[in-house]
Amino acid sequence: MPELTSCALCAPACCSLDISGADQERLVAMFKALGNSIRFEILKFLVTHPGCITGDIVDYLPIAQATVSQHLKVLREAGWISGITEGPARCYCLNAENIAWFREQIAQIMS
Amino acid sequence: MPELTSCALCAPACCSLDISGADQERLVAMFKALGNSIRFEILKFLVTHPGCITGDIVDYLPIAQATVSQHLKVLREAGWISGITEGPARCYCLNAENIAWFREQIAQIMS
DNA sequence: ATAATTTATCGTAAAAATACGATAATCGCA
DNA sequence: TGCGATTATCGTATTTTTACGATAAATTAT
Repeated sequence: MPELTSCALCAPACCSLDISGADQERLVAMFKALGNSIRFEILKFLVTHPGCITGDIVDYLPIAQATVSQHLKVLREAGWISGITEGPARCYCLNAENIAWFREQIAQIMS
Repeated sequence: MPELTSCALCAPACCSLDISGADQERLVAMFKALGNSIRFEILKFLVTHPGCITGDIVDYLPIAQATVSQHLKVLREAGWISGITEGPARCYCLNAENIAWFREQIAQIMS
């Protein structure tokens, strides 16, 4: 890495944001998953309605069941939520462990 | 809102994630901006190279200058970074204020 | 003014995300 | 077994994102 220009107004480097490889991909996937209004709305709903089933979310949102199912899959695969099968339905709640991990990672940026 | 099903395995509601309207859009835009590998890499680079100019980032990444410029615009508009004009070049650094705001918002989720 | 340097924007092609209806799959219960 | 309830998946149309080359815009130095 060659020497870089630097302007006087920027604070010097404070930290390193030490992440790469699979962890970085995982973090980017978490960012991507919540970078969508519908999915953010679903997460918000789950915060106040832990344990609700897919149908509840379908009723709450103005979009088709198939679309909700897709969005839930994205949130699940990104690690924001967990789905527990309860009979024919699926009960959702936040994935506390992964959310804590996310918070730890971004705490590295400028903190 | 009708009564909802709830499974025994989910923890009860702990918080409200109290955000909506313009703030929510702003937060989603921040998530979206970092939900891309290239942009995340740019942010990572800026953490350790505060004050570098666009050209430094172009040299560092394996993509075209026009594409880097677009990505920087997304990060700027989302509030992750600030660009200060220095002659013909543009010097970039993290936007500490907005990053702190982001951290505060996600602290509401399950904490 | 002209030229050199640096970045932004335009136009566009390709890839990915989003949304939907239709249908399949899964589970509990009669 | 067969039915109702619930969710997942498939195929597809539309929109959005991403990437590039070409070119314009802005700034400094000559």
